[in-house]
Amino acid sequence: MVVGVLVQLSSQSVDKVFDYFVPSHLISSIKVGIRVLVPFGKQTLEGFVLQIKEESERDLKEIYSVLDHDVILNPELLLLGQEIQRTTLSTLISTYQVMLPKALKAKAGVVVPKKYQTFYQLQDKNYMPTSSAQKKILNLFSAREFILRQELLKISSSALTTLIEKGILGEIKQEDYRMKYEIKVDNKKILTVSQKAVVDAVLANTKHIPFLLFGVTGSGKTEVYMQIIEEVLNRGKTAIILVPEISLTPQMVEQFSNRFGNQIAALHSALSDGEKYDEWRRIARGEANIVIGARSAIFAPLQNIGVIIMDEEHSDSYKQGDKNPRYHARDVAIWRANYHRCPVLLGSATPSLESMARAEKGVYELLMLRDRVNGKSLPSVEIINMNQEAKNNSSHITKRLLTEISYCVERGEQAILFLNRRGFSTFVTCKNCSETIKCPHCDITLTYHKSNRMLRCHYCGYATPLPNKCPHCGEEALSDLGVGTEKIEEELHNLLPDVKVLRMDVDTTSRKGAHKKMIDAFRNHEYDILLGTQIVAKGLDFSDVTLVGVINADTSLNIPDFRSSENTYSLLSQVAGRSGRSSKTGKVFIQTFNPDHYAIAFVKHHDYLGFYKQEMQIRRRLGYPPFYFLCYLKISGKDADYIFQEALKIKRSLERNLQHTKILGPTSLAVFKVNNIYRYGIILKYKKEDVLFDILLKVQNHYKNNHKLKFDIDFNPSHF
DNA sequence: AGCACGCCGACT
DNA sequence: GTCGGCGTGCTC
Repeated sequence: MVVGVLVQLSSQSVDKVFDYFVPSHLISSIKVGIRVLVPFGKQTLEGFVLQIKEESERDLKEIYSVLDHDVILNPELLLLGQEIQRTTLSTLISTYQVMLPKALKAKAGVVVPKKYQTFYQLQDKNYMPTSSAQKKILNLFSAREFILRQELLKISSSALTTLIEKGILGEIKQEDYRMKYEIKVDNKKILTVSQKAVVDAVLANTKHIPFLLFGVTGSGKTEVYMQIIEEVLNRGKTAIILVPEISLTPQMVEQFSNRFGNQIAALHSALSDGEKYDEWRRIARGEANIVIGARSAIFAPLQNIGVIIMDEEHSDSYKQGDKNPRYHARDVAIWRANYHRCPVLLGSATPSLESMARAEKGVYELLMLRDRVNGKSLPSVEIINMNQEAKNNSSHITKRLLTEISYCVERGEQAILFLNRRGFSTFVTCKNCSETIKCPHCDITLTYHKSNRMLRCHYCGYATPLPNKCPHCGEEALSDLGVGTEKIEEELHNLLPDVKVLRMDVDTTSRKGAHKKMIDAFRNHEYDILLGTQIVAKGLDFSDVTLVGVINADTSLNIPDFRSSENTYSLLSQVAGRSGRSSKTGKVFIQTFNPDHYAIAFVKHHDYLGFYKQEMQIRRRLGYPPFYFLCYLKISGKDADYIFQEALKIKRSLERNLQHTKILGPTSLAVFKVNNIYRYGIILKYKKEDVLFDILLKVQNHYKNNHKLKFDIDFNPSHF
């Protein structure tokens, strides 16, 4: 017997199938999709069995051993890996590695020792107990098949020993999955008419195309998800639900756990490698029917999937951009749904422009939830113009916002204050007119490079020295922006000494369980104000919060990225949605230096569609997605001159071979030098370019054995 | 990724 | 004359 093995080395040059003989004593253990240990040159490597053949003409080495009893990569995942390789031009091995928990990857070190627990199972159902203790023990088995040893010991250890010796009870060593999801009292909610319509449409899935659920904040999307999943389980199928960052949405996991208990498997980043592996095993064995997790949970080895749900579908965390394979979980979701012939539901209060455009074209089916479940209208939004305020007030909190906060607290209600940290002080603003300096070619905010006091465009490479005065108004005070939560907390303390502020950010929530504790404390009114960054923007649901204040709406607007308006609109809408979620009406205050910017103005009226239309016009005019595709090429290495010369060669070669593509760059990255590695980027813009993949494959192939240069390809990058 | 092989410069 | 730099190519 001969097997084709893909070795676990993430290098372009060995990303192919190598053949090995299987020694006769291992033949019975070989299956496609398991891992084996093989000799490879002088090294010993782990690899995946991809093929089984009868024989080979070549003289082959033998595999050393078989590492798995059960299949690790099932036929679906094997096929999916090939698809991802084809569409992202990454190595095949990287696609398989991204699907698996770390504990199954080579070089993860020793596989985490696992805890076992001993269970017993009734072997002889006709046995008549000879003592009352035995009877008690056997009675337990009428309700359940497996009983934990400790439980039986409590009744009588001697009776247990007798039953085991007689062969009445059989021992089962079972992996201890730390049964931590308990079904709690869960009040399943009655759906509104529009929620019911969404559930029915998804379950019917008549058109077999992805659904885009556009539902305002507070419209009860989670309940819709849960009832769809409930019905999918009734039909004997399984479900995946993806959330952007599971640590930011602990309430979602809690709700699922309360309703579905041990049927769920949660894959969070807070789990240890061993715990992640446990969860993965439960899924693979069919012991969990619902998988909830972030991006990579889309690869959960579930069988018979009945629905795939992607919450907050606009989130850029669904795109892996930093390493191969640079895949988008949305594409994988659609592929898997197609494979299982099941519906995909993409949900958001602020859908990505790409998705809404697809819905408009009929590529996705649009479903809407226009109203909040509490029957209240969305909170009123007031824009506070910081330009007028800043002159006579050095504080970061305007008088207007301060007054409203104190009213709110006096009424015994609570407030959330949001500090926007995205794009922290990499751009330059005028203190007088608050304009940022933009690239004359790209309409993108220039990035400030402290080292040489230059302003540089990420996209086209345009560079200019930092001007002495503002090009718009002539003012000489140009500054970078930036405040931290500590500073705001201090200001609040000085201005409102009696008000209790809970600061929540990466520093204060890093300890395990700290996050949940803080949320509980705030819910119990131990604090009046919750102050934080991204972490307070999403998913939180507090019934007594009636005020949301955004300290600085502008920072995310000034990020040098064509998506900065979209991200800002989305972020502000999300934050605003934290207010007035129960019976009390909510208010939102947004402090900004750009009160007239459309991304902010449309938030005021909760007008997503208005924002969408305007942003689409801009994207069309500037040639950005969804009108054009982008592809980002990264060329990196230690020798800056060499890297740049090669980057130029690549550009020229692309220019010769691509007829319908705009090529920008090469330009040095914002962080040009990292660990002494220099990096250049080339951006491709195209609508249709049939030869693109072939040409890029040729470039990739040309450099695959080059140890001085790394060539990375990122299709549809989420940012540069 | 490692490792060997091979071709050049600069030393006990 | 050898030692060692790293560029190139291979691993079933």
